[in-house]
Amino acid sequence: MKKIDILKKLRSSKLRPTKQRVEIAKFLFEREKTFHFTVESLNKLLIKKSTSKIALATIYNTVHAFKTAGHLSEVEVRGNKTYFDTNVSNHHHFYDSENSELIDIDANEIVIQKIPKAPNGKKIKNVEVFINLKN
Amino acid sequence: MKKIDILKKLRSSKLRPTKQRVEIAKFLFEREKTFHFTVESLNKLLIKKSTSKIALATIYNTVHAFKTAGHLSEVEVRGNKTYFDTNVSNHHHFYDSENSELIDIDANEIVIQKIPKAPNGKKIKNVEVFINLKN
DNA sequence: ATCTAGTTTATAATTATTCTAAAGTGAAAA
DNA sequence: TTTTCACTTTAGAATAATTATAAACTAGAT
Ligand SMILES: [Mn+2]
Ligand SMILES: [Mn+2]
Ligand SMILES: [Zn+2]
Ligand SMILES: [Zn+2]
Repeated sequence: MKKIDILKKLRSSKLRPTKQRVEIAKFLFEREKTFHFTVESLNKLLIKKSTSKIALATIYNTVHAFKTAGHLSEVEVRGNKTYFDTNVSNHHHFYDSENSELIDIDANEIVIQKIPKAPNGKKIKNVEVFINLKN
Repeated sequence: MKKIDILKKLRSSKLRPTKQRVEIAKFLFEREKTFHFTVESLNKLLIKKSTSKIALATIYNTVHAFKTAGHLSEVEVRGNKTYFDTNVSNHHHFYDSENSELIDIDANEIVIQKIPKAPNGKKIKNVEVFINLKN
């Protein structure tokens, strides 16, 4: 991901490209593979990686702005913390509870043959599949 | 569900059948349909229903003991609170985010045709499908 | 009836998250 | 350029869910 794209992501999230925000955005989006993280884990990684300290509140704010703008998705996994995902396409997950790890499953890797119709007056927004793993 | 079954559930959860625990257990298990709840919602309902006051800590303890014993399951839904489910069979859910409501989907209502194989050294424990609803 | 391990409860502690308000900063206007 | 000011960052406070603590209470065995 090029610098210009980082700036585009920030602008489309209604965020001015400040030093802290650019650092967070580069850390999140300048990578090949999907990145699943909690705010806590992201904070720890940024402390190691980055030279300047970034306040936790700034990380919360920035991550939420990216989520609202559609640049991050939220994944619901067991536990008390909120997980985010740099993969915002429609996809599914393996969940390895041994080490609290999410692994992406591409949408076309799962085919559902039969599905119930939505209840009275409701429509189906999307279907999420979780495959829980064991050793 | 008969009283004897309530006592059996308590005993199998390694819980002595105290007044409070019997009240919680009867409220949870003496019903026809699945009951999805948070500790907070359960507490409110018990305050209305029950004569004696039950401490929140007792509700947490009892619900967790039931979960550990397999009499309740935990359902992961968006949000910060933990949901429990009196349906402990393998099943799926509609999730209506408008009113934070879970609706059961029987396991045989969903047929998955294609599924990826578990990663390196892991096995599939179970598959959970969430169908998110909109209006 | 007495005893004792298990239980309840109020309250404190912890954890994740959000709020607040004061100090800082950058880009546009003068 | 200097000024200006809306936007930011940040430390710390506030809130919310959950868990821990420890003293008072009880079920069930003796
Ligand atoms: Mn969660
Ligand atoms: Mn949840
Ligand atoms: Zn993902
Ligand atoms: Zn259910």
